[in-house]
Amino acid sequence: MNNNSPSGQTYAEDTDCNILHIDMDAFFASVEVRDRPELAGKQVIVGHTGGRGVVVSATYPARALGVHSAMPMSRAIRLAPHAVVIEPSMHKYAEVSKRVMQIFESKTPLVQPLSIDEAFLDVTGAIKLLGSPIKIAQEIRSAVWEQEHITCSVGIAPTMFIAKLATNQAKPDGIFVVAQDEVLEFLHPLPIRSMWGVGAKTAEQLERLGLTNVRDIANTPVKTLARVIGQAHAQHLSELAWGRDPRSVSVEQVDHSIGAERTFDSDTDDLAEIGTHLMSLSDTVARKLRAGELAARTISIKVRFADFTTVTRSKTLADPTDLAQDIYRVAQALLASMNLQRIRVRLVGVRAENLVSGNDVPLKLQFGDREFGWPEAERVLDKVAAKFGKRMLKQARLVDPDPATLNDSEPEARR
DNA sequence: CAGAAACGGTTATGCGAC
DNA sequence: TGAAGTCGCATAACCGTT
Repeated sequence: MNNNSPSGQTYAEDTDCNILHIDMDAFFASVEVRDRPELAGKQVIVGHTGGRGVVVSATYPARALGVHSAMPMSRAIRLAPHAVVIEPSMHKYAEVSKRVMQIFESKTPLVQPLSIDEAFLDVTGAIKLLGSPIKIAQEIRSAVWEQEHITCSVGIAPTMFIAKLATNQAKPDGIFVVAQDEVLEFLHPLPIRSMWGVGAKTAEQLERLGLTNVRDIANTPVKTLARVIGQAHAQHLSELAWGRDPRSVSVEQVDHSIGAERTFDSDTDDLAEIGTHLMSLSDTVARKLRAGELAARTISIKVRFADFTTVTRSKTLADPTDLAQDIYRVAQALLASMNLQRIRVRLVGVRAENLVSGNDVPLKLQFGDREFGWPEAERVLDKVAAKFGKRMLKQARLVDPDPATLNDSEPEARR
């Protein structure tokens, strides 16, 4: 399937396979192992310990014991009692990610990051200059290894969806090519769960129709699919099942929402405590908005109860805002509108939606406003935070009055 | 003028991905 | 049997306007 001719000249089908999907292998765990070489080959689990966290990443030796991402840490540790457990350092992973993406961009400008550890590349235009997609992929893998000492895998195919699936076959530390004329024989035997957009719920619906693999979806009329999963979803899945993928690699990435949420160490029904979290989350969201020069017209909150049911409430404002004050006010009002009474809550979140470019935000100075109000105050705070670290600055309400807890000097230590 | 229908915005919910 | 944190997309109900 994936050969170069001995001369280095590429087979014809290469020209049909110009989409690369690149995925770091066990990304967070690999970065940690890189930084602590004595862990090489060991079971390593990255995730929040201390109660209610989940596995964020695990090395292959840990996975061999059944550990996988999103698994409760408690269970993971039971499965792998000898594993080394490491707290995530998102900042570090983001740095590594940025450098890896730069490697991609040194090959082609058509890079579409999909998450912190994967990206699609369209190398159509780069082939003349750099050689076949396989060659480009190998060079990227070499560069990532040499610069960052982590491995990645590459799927190469005619479309994004197939390239993404191909990466699964490539893992770990490999390349897998699916040529145009191999797409259906590659795709059709796969289980329906491997399709984009088919999770637990959709899979259950499809199984009720007796469908188990992608071929079954392809051979089912769209109308039949639509009855159980809706028209749009059905149409989309049917196309994908025939290897047709209308999407193309697009560089521009616009945020549609920005949020922050928090699971409590233990469930609470204390509205004041929940309110304090809302304020802290509002502040986080406002900072992110301003960092991206964005403002939001819609604020939503999310509340997850002890039994794991989740509700959201949202409100759209007359004017977009990027201020914690505004966000918090709305969030608090939304919370109040839910009339929670002695209901155990395990998580709250604040989210900014309907984002507009910060330049479009109308300046709202009304009669009686002082020249310098909250907007200026928060922007000054941004600058101070940039200089001294954001843990140095909080709303007065968020300052813990107990001096014994003021000693955590490391900015990122506690989360 | 009453009512139908189309329409766009809002809100809530659900699902899915990493 | 314990379930994070962030995000995008789809749908449906409802609402006010046209």
